[in-house]
Amino acid sequence: MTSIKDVASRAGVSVATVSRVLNDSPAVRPGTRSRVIAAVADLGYRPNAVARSLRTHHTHTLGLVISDVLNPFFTELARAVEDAARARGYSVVIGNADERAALQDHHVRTLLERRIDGLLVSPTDGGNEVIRDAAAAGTPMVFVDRWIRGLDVPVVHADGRAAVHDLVAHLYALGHRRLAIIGGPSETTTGDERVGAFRAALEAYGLPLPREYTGQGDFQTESGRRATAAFLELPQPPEVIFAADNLMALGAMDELRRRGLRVPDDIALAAFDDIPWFLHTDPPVTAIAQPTGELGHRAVAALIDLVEGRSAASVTLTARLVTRRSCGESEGKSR
Amino acid sequence: MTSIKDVASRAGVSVATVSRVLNDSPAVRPGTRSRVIAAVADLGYRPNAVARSLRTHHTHTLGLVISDVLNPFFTELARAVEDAARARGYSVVIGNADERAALQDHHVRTLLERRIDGLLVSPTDGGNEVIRDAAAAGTPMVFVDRWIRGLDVPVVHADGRAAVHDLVAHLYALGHRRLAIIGGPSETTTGDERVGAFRAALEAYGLPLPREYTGQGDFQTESGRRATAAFLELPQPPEVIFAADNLMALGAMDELRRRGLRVPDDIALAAFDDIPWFLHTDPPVTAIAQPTGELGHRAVAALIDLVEGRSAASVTLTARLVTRRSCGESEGKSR
DNA sequence: ATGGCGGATGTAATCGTTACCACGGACCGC
DNA sequence: GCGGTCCGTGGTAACGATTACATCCGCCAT
Repeated sequence: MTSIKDVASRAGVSVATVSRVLNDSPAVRPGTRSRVIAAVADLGYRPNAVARSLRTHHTHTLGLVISDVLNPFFTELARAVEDAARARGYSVVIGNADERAALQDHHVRTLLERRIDGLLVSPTDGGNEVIRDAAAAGTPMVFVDRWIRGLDVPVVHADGRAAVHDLVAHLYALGHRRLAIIGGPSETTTGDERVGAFRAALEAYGLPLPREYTGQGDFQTESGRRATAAFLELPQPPEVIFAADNLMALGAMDELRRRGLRVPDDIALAAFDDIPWFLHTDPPVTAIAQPTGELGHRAVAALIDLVEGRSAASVTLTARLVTRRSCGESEGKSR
Repeated sequence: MTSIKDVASRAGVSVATVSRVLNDSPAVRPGTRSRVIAAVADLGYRPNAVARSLRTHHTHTLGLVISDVLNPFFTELARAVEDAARARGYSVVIGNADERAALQDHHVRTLLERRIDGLLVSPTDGGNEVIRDAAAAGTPMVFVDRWIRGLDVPVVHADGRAAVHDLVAHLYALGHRRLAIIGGPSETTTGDERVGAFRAALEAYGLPLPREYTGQGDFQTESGRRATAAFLELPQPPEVIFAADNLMALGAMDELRRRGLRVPDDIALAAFDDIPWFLHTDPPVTAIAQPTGELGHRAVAALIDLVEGRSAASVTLTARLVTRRSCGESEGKSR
C-alpha cells in the first residue's frame, strides 16, 4: 500500500508538506500543492485512516447499536442517523443487537476498542454494565428510542402516551372493551412504558387490564405469535390486541391467519411503530407513528455536540395515532 | 485512555509481555499472566484496535456496501452477513448506497481508507471506477446479489431464471396474457437479468413484451408507483405487473390502491424478493424468494477465503417461486 | 548593511501496538 | 564443569500519519 512517504518522495517534498496539502492547510505554495496533488493522483494514494486516527485520537466515526435490524423502525432510524452523520462529516458503524443483551455488549465493546468518537444506543436491556462503564468513563453517548434509567446520558425519544390514549379512545368508541397488549421486555423502557401508557389510558376509561391480557414479548415476530396464541386460548379472549412494536404485530397476524381469524371482524389489531407495509396489509393496520427520521437527526446532533465538547440535552418528540381498518370500520381515514 | 504501558507498569512487566498475554501467546508464565490479567481488570483497560491495526495491517473488519437499507431483502442479507462474519471473528461495517452511485463510491472510499480487510458489494451501477480500481489494486472483494461485469471478482448470487419461468407459467395458466414488468436500472445486473429472464420466459409462451410494458424503475418505492401509473394510463393496460423488487411492488400497491383497483381482480401483481410482509398484504403477494441467508453466509465465506489468502469461487444458488393470491385464485397454496 | 520578520518547508517526536532480537538463567548431556 | 538449548522476559524499531519546532530564505525598514 502506498503511504504518505511515497507521495512525498515522488513530489520531491517532505511528508509534512504532503500532510499539509492533504489537510488543506493554507501554508503551502500553490506550485508545491499541485505537485503533491499530482503525485497523489499518480500513485492512487489513499490516506490511511487508521494511522491518522492513532495520531489524532479521533476517528470521525459514530457507533450505533440498535436492537434489531430486521425491524423496519430501526432500519429507518439507522438510515436517518447515517444521513445526518454523513452530512456532518462523520461515518457510522452499526451494531445489531438482535434483542440480545450479550450481543449488544459485544458490539459496544468492539466499537469502544475501535475508538469510535461517540455512541448512539437503543438498549436491549436495563442495567447494562458495559454501557454503564462506558458512560462513566466519559464516552460521549446518547440514547435513542429506548434508554437506561439512572444514567446521565441524553435521551432522544418520542413520547407515545398521548397517542396511546388516542388509540384507546378510538377502540372504546368502536365498542371494544376487552383490550390486550403484547409488551416488550420490561427491562426496556419502551417495553415498560408502552404497557404503562396503555394501562393508564384504559384506567381513564374505567377499563381493566388483567394480567392474562398483558402478553410478554421480546419485540420479535415469534414472540408476537406466541403471545397471540396464548390470548386466543383464554376462556375469554380479548377483542383487541395491541402489539408494542411492528414485528410482534406481524407475529400476531401470522397466528391469526393460521387460525383463520379475520381482522377486525373476529379480533382487532393495532401496533406501535408505523411502517409503510401497514398500509397494505390485510387489513391496513392502525398504528402509532414515531417521527423516526427526526429522532435520528436529533440524536446525531446531540451526540456530535457531546463529541465536540459542547453539552447536549435530551429531546422528547411526540408520536401520533394513525387509524386504519384493523380495529373496525368507522370514520376509516387512512394515512 | 489507559494504554498497554499503564498495564505493564501496574503489573510490573514490560509492554511486550502484556501484549503477549493479550494475544494469548503460550510463552508466558502462568503467574505473570495472571498478574497482567489482574492489572487489565483493575484499570479497565481496552486494547486500542486502531493501534493494533496500524501495526498488524489488518482490521478484522469486512465492509458491506448494500444498495438500500430500507429494502428488507438487503437488511436480511446484512444481518446474515454480520452473523457469518462474527462467527468467524470479523466485524462488518455497512455502507448504504441508497441506490445512488455517488453514495456508493463515498462508502467504498471511506471503507478503503479505513483499511477494511475485504469488501462485499452489491453494486448500484455498472461501470464503477472506484470499485474497479479497488479490485485492480487487489483488495479482497466479493459481489453479492448484483455484480459488475468484466471484473475478476467472485459473485455470490441466486439465479432466478427458473423461478421467473415458473412465474410466467403460473400467470399463463391463470389466463393472463398481457404481462408487464417494472425493471431495475439496466446498469445493474439484477435490473438487466430479471427483465431478460422475464422476456425469455414470455417468449417460451409466445407472448410479447412490448416496450411500453417494460417500466423503468430504480428499485425504490416511488419508481414502482410511477411505473404503475404509466402502465395504467396506457390505452390497453397490462393484466399483470411484475415488480423486479419488493420496494417497487410496494410502490405499485400504493398506486393501485390510490386508484381503487383491486388485486388480483382488476390487475395481478408479483414481485421479485419475498419478504415476511408479503404474506399479510392485501392480497398476499406471489413472489420469487431468494435464499437470502445462505447468500450472506456464502459471500462471507468466499470473502474471508480471499482475505486469508486462499482462493474463492463464485457461487450460484437458485431462487424459487412462492405463489399466493395476488395473481388470481387457483391452487392457492401459500408460504 | 543589518536585524527582524514572516512564509514555506523540513526534521523528528509521538500515538499504542506488535514482532524481532537479545539476554539471563535453568537445565541437560557428555 | 562446560557448552548448548530452551524458556520467559525486556528493549526497541517499526506501522503511517500529524504537528510542534527548527530552519532557511527573501524582503523590508532602519
